[in-house]
Amino acid sequence: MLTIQFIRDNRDIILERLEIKNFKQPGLIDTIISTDDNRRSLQVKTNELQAELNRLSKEIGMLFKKGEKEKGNEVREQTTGLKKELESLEKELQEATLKLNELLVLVPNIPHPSVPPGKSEADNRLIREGGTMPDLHQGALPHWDLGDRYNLIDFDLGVKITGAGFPVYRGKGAQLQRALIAWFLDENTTAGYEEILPPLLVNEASGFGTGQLPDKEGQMYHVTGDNLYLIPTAEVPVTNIYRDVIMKAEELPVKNTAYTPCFRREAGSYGKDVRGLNRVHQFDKVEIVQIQHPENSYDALEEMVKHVEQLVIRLGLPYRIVQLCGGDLGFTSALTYDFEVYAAAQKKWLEVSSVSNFESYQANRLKLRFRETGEKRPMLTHTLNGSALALPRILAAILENNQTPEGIRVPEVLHKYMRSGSEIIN
RNA sequence: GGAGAGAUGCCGGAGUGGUCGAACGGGGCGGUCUCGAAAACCGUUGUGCUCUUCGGGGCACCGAGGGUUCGAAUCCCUCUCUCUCCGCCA
Repeated sequence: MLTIQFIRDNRDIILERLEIKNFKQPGLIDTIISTDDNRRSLQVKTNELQAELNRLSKEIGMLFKKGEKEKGNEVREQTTGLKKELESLEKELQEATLKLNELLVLVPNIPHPSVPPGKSEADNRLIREGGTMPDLHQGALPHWDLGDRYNLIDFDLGVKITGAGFPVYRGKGAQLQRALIAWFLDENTTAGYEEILPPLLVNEASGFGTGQLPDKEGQMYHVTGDNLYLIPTAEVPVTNIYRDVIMKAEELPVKNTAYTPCFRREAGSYGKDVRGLNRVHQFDKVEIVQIQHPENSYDALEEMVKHVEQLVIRLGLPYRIVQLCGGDLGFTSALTYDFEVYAAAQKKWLEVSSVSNFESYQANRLKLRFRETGEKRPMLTHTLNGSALALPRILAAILENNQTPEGIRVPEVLHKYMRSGSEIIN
């Protein structure tokens, strides 16, 4: 969330910038400011009263120590009225603070100046594209049929043991999956990211820290018995490592990568795009996360984009990078680049990575700060993350694009992770 | 799952009703000494909110939330977590 100080200092700019995100609620911003005004005046009154009460209490202590009981009791009587007053003030203050926080989380992050206006993905800006479109043979199949034919992915079995959207990978399909994970992790590590293997279940505080709670609660699987949530992305446990942390400036940047399965309920998203691996409830993803000095976060974003681009290129997939327009940009993001790869049999662009700079929006929620050497006050860091990469759609594109009448060619970079003889799936 | 112990600052650890934001030790930072370093010595060392004449002042925070009290790190209640032993278990 944005800091209250920032909102107070930049009311007009924020309103103007948020229009890009199609967010037009001047009323909300003004309510926030007046709520804060109220909170502040209550704070002052409460503090004054507390100071007075503290003073009297000390006096009572002294008087009793000196043996002046009567005088002590006299002063004690003065406190009763003050206490009552203080009690109601404290309650008001608490309510105002609570209300302020509820309102603050309703304000989205302000978009970067480069974000194009727009309502939907149709207005996203194409940054660049690469790779070559495959020329498929007659009778080429979409990946769900290929998965079936070569016994790689069994969707029906997943329905049997869990439900729709929980595919079972088997044989060379499972191997390919494992190869992709290993290769992504190795590449990310080579690029300087520390590998993390985090828990797949997180508590409420972590859900709140990265913004899934309270607003996107319905998107996560909730383990009610222990009040834990299955992670929708590794971003949640990994970023929460740094919740309530104050780092030294020289410890920045932090670069982490993590493979995890991801669990998403995807409530309400049924339709034509959900076929096969295009949208599932459980999938594997390798994530990259950076915690950066504010001055360097946009350089880091570019670096992350280049890194992800290399992965896609080396897998030999046709791809394009788009910058999300205001309307498509996530609530917490300032700038997001999406990577899409082309799945040639179903003739569709599939989103496989989303690389974002959250600036200090997420850090403020997390209370993730750093201190410049010699500085007294800690400052919020910037946080960034991206997929590098999400597996199912990559797998779908590989299967579809690399199919030949003789079988499916496994990209060369994955060969060393496959059992020998598995370079071609037939 | 059963029994017990505990949760204090960057770390260790004291503190069981009043001047305790917190002894002492370690670490960090600054300084003296030194060609430099070590040692020794001196100083300093949390976060948030808030007011400010920008010197500084006030308030809150000792796992979390309530309560008792003029006054709570300290007493009471609830919750969470950690550790030890037993049981179970990959």
